[in-house]
Amino acid sequence: MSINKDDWLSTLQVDGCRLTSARRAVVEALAESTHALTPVEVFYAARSRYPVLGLVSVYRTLEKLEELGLVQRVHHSKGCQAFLPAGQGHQHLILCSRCGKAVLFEGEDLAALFQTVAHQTGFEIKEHWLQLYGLCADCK
Amino acid sequence: MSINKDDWLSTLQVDGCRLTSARRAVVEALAESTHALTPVEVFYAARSRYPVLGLVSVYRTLEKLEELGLVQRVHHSKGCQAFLPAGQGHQHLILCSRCGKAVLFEGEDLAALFQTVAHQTGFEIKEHWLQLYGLCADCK
DNA sequence: TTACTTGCAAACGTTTTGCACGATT
DNA sequence: AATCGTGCAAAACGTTTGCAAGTAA
Repeated sequence: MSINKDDWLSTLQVDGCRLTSARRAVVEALAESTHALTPVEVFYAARSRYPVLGLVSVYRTLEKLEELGLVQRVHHSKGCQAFLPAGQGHQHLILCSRCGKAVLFEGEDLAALFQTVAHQTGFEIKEHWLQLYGLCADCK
Repeated sequence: MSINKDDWLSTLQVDGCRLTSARRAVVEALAESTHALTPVEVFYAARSRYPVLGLVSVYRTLEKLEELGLVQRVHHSKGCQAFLPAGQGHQHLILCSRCGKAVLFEGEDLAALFQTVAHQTGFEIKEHWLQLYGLCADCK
């Protein structure tokens, strides 16, 4: 379940990116986190490893990581600016409303639901997005 | 399925709000829309009815309408700033990726899924959020 | 050596706040 | 008449862009 930062770094490299201190710091901060982090939170976390880091590099690295499917956005009621390491394959998120801990779970087969909805609405369904909220084992 | 703007206005009134031209214009613009609208889009739509309207009133009215559960935020990959009339009871959204049309569908029973996930993750599930994307009947 | 990447500063778009005037009740 | 709500202007915020200097390959 844990993220291997070296995998991220080599994915970046394969994509033609150079491995810089700024990128390493951002990747490490994100890959270690069990909570969704906003750009500014990533900035502070990464800055403790690499104090010269600028916020702009955080934005640019996040953009690249999202493009490569290594991080995903987490949606909250008020905004969608937080990022989390993305899982492999089709996974969904469950978030603790109290401590913010995020856990991925395997994408269940929702095909039956989709078929019903497609029939009901006339839509051809392409994508779906499911997030659960609750209390984690430690918080309940 | 259509929204009755008078219901919205009386809900506002019951909540202690005054019925002003600004609020009427915002409510009408939103209640008529089949697409999710950003604050600025609401502003332009409502301004055609009430040209003196200020953008600030749109923000303040949206905030109140969201608080009263009359509108809901729509989440897209890049942000969550668009609003749509909220449905009654437990409903989910399906959005057309091409024209943006939004349709609500009845919340299916996802209890079985939740139980599996709860068991798997140790979470106590409180809320869930499901949005589908695809092509509507007209666009496909 | 070359091209990519960086941090800084400034620009930008969105959302919020302070305030005096105006409107609703 | 008493509040509540408004529009304006300005501030605050998060994010993006232009650029010269620095760094990885």
